[in-house]
Amino acid sequence: MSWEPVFRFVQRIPRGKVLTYGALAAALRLPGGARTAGRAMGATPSGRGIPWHRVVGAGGKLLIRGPHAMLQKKLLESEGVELVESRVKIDRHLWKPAKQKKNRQSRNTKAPARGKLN
DNA sequence: CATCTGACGACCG
DNA sequence: GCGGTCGCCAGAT
Repeated sequence: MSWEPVFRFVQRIPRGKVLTYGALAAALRLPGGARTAGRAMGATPSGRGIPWHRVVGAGGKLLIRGPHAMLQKKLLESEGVELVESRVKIDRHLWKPAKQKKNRQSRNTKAPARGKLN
């Protein structure tokens, strides 16, 4: 299984926002659902700048155990994400991804031209 | 090859 | 709100 699409997706998560495994799985249509998303994150290679810490469990619960748990918390806080114990205020930081099926960038046919914005 | 486990989630009590 | 159970898929033993 190549988690490439998953990694790409996670990299799209803006700073200060978070996503749940379920949402991730749903957005990418991962077979098996959230579990598969979790597996993908577990396979997250280091050195790719993948913000794996922005992926949390349903309800914003931090499911990561071990030494990385603290790390995730720290990283999230440093990004401005509000945390409550082992839980993030997902209601305030939930990121809504755009429906991206595979990887298709919409080409900008027209230029904005008008610089007379407000 | 058979089993177990796991960075999950929805449900139930 | 918390803990236990089941379903799901893939990798590890």
